[in-house]
Amino acid sequence: MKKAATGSASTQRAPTVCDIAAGAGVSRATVSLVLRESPLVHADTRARVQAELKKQNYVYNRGAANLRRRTSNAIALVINDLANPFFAEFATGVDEALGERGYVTLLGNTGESPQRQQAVLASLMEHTPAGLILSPAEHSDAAQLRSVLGPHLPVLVFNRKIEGGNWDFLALDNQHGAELATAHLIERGHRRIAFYGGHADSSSCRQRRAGFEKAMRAAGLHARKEWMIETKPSRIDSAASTPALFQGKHHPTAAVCYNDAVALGLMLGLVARSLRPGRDFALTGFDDIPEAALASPPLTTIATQPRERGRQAAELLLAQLGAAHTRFRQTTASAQLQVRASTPPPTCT
Amino acid sequence: MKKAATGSASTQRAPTVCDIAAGAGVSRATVSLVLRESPLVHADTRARVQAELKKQNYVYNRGAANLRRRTSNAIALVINDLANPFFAEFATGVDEALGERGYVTLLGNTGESPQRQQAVLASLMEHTPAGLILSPAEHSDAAQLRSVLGPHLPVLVFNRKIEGGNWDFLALDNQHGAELATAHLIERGHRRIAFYGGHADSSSCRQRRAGFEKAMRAAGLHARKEWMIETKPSRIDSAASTPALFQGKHHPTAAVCYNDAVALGLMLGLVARSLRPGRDFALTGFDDIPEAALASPPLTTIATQPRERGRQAAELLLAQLGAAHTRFRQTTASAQLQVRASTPPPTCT
DNA sequence: CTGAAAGCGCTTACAG
DNA sequence: CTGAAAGCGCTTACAG
Repeated sequence: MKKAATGSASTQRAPTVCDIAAGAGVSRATVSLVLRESPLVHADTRARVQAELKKQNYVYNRGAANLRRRTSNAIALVINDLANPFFAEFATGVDEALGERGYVTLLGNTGESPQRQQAVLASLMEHTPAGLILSPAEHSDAAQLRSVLGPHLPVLVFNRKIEGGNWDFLALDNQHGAELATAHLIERGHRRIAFYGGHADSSSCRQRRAGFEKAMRAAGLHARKEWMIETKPSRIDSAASTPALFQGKHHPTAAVCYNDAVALGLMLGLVARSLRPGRDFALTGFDDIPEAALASPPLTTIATQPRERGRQAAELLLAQLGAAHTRFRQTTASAQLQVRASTPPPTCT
Repeated sequence: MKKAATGSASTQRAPTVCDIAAGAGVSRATVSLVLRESPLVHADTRARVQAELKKQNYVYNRGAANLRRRTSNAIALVINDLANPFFAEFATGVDEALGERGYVTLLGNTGESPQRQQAVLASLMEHTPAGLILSPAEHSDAAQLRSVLGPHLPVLVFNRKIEGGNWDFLALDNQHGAELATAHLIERGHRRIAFYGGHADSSSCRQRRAGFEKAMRAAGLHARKEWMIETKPSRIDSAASTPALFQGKHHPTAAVCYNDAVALGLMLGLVARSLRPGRDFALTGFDDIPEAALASPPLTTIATQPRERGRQAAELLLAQLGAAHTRFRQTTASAQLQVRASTPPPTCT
């Protein structure tokens, strides 16, 4: 009695097309045709096979099928910071859209480390994904990526452009978003507007600054150097840096903030100076994180709809898969952004 | 010229063990042994093969290997609400720990829909995962789950017990956490303490209430019925429900809140009544979401460390895999919780 | 230490 | 409409 009784075969290992074929009295090929819903099989035969599938509780081995067919229904999704709610929403959207189209998501998280990114990608590549959606770690290197991804894998890069990479790319239209935010403040009568927060060497910050400057110019206003203020993109550093807005002789009356975290931090900093956000000093955010709507007063911000971006990324990648052999050009898509104004809109001084 | 030139074979399809064997002048078996780092291969041969692997840019097809070996290094991770930062952190921890151990994560998100959960699991099962980490959707049905998962798959259920399921289970020790929070308030001199927020019919709320009552009893205090207040577990509903705490003749001086969202909502509700949170009325949260530390005053809360929980879940599942044939009993693990007191601690009235 | 052969679970021409 | 046979890329006894 050293070994467990072999018992009925079904408890030992999963049934295969062979078992089904035997049970239904047909060949393996016929079972395969039934599984793939081929119209070539006689209705009676099909019914018999399907009954047998149910009876034996068959589960399709898609890996084996993919191997034989030289296809794959897995898409690798590699994220620089999954714990960040923005990317968590993005991943949710990707997985949702892929699932609807019959794909399965292979997840990897890099925590902003290019080395981990290489390792994660190498591991995922062994599973022959049909494509990759990559939200790259900072300082990703195009050559290294190409060496691990090979020249043929359909790739969609999200959010951060990779220098020297010529993969399809989806990004928030940072510049346009900042233009919208700036125009929103100008419409409300502000003339002395600062751009507040973020690291000027990050590409997203540069783009948002450019949008800000463009909207200012378009309104015949001047974007003053001393009102372009850098902070870490965090609530805490933003709050602490608030005095930088009020140093000179003239003060701005409003600020376009780099993102919501910065804007919420600035609100704290304003309160600490006994300024009422939205009344004594107007500001806008960027991202539309859930807390933006819950702040008091609610924060006017640029809605990026990360879940929709995820769906969009999935669609773009799948389109690329479909067009694999006819495609020669790189695509750059930009996401729809819109002002989500708090209700009532902040009153200006 | 209808077809692209066939060119060098390497641009057409990925090299296989065959190609490497041919290139290195050995058999496929030898290549396989080199890949699996067998000591049986002569050092010279190994070097030759490895050079060839590099030269042809070989990438291992783990799917094929898994098929032949009847193994799998994929773990399915199915989450009820990935967009929720708590679960995003959890997923991050799972993926991190699995990656370290050479596993790959197959992701699925159910959005709290049991139907989607069935569909997602069925799809993932076709990829023959070695195991499953499941944070179940509400109202998951054990029988349905068993039918899609089969009787043999190693499973770890996280967070919500499934009635009638006898899978391994990891949960926050809700009761203990609430005890800690309650004891914290009692230590600071409070006697009239409410339990505020959450739905009394959710198991986590029941458990937290039980912990609250236990700690009250242990201190010889009475948990009053009218101070067990239900709200939706959201900031907004919590804020709106604040008056319920101040209806009777006697008012509580403190509240153990169901979670951080509820606590932050209550803080807003208190401010609206001109009560200073932490000074005029003390409260605790549960979860330790990032905003807890940023509230003013910072919220004292119970740290659940979701990323650590993710790592723990991965470890528990992998242990189950290792012990697959010797295991007969169900495991229930509970996560470490601790009070993260705000500094300085809230002053009591 | 290496090679020839069989097989994991599936699919796909190719005959019939 | 169905069956026999080959093969996807890998591994593993089994000989030598």
